[in-house]
Amino acid sequence: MSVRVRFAPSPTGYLHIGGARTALFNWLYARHTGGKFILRIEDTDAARNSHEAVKVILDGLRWLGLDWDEGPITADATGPSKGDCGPYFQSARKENYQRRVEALLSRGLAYEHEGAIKFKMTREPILIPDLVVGDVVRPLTDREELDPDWVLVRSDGQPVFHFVNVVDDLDMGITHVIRGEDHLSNTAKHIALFNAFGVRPPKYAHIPLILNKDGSKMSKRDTGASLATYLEEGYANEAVVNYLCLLGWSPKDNREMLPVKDVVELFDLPQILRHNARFDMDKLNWLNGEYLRAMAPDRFYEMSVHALARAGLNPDGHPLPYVKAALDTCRGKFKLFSELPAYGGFYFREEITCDPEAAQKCFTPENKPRVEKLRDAFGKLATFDAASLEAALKAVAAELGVKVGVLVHPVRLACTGSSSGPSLYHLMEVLGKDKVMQRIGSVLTVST
RNA sequence: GACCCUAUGGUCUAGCGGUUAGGACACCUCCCUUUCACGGAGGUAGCCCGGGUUCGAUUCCCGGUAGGGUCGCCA
Repeated sequence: MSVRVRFAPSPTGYLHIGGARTALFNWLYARHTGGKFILRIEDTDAARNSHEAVKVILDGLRWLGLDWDEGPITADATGPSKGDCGPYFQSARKENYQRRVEALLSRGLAYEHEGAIKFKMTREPILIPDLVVGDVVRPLTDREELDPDWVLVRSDGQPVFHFVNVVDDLDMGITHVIRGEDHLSNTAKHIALFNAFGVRPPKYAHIPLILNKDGSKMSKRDTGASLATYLEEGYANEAVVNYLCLLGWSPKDNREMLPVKDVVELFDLPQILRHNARFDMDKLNWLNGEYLRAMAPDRFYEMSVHALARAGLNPDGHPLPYVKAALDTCRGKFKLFSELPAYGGFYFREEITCDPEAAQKCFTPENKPRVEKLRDAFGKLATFDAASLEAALKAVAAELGVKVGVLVHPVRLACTGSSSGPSLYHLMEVLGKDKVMQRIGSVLTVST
């Protein structure tokens, strides 16, 4: 039987990083086995159902590159979809639930209670065979002993999650349920329901959860919990995917950076780790830096420009060759695009504000004449390129009998406003003679 | 309270009945260097605890502890 897996998020308005990984693992398994990856929107709760909230999910999955074989095409619950098992919004599947309730009712497996419909739950412990965790026996808890039956349909007519989830998986022919371990205990309910419908339950694979760095549960408000953060802050999507793959799964060959197509090839359920993983932003950032370094130039420019614009700078107001040359000097020097405005923003600003502390160290009465001398030397340069600038600076340093750093630091600060940045000689070449002379000049006139 | 899952450096992990317990991030030192980053060399740091089984347990079993999860007319 061909594999059919699904990702069934509830449109809450954001896509949790853990949910994103669940989607990824489902997708990886589908692609590994040649099966189908289905997207189903669990919008039973009307309060959580909004076009915008669904869009967040679709955008997130698309950004990660997790294409679905069946499911909605747009965020509109009544809009078009692909696949033969639709609708793919629970809000549009009411008849199915109704039909299933009646089937249980007519066979005495469910009953009405105070206006709600409850399921006659098995009293016996239930065996949950799990591809990740192994066989799990789940007896009733003490509270459940008091009343093992549970609500299928609320008194207001709304079916509950555990019920619709099972009915949809059944109607959609889902073969493997890959989901967060938080559902492991509840799986007993689901298996009992499948049994009541007289069908074999799907295979289960409960994957460990993603925790905060401190080991606490990662919830909505925690840093990095929302996938949208990475999208907005200009992470490379393949870095995020790569990092997520490494959380609870390993290629076992010490590779850290590996393309998703390799993961598709190697991925399988039994090798998923059984313990929760903590989210390590440092490692994600490192990986992002690696991908950023390997990124095709045009994409690098595009993402850089986006990051600069987001920080209020206007790179598009400069000639394209200038922008590209400027960005080339920044390439490989930072891990996150969000660092770029601080790193290379001086290329696109008219006014440079120097760090006061650094300025005090650099623009001393002793240094000023030296910098002035250097400026004069720069002024006489016929060609204002990195090699000439370097030669000129070194010549002046030699003449003054000082180390190059004595000149480099003040000039860097004057040109960029910062004590760290791209290669000084290259940066000055890109900036051009006018701006360099002007920026050096302006720090010389300011008293310190 | 009951039940379920889990346990290798700070973090992600590889591994195994006998290994100098491997890699990566982070951190520290040094080198390279105009700064930063990269790169190179080195370093600190780990098998949760207690019982078994065994000639021998990090590895297998049991217990404890700790962390996580579930027990809703939330999803």
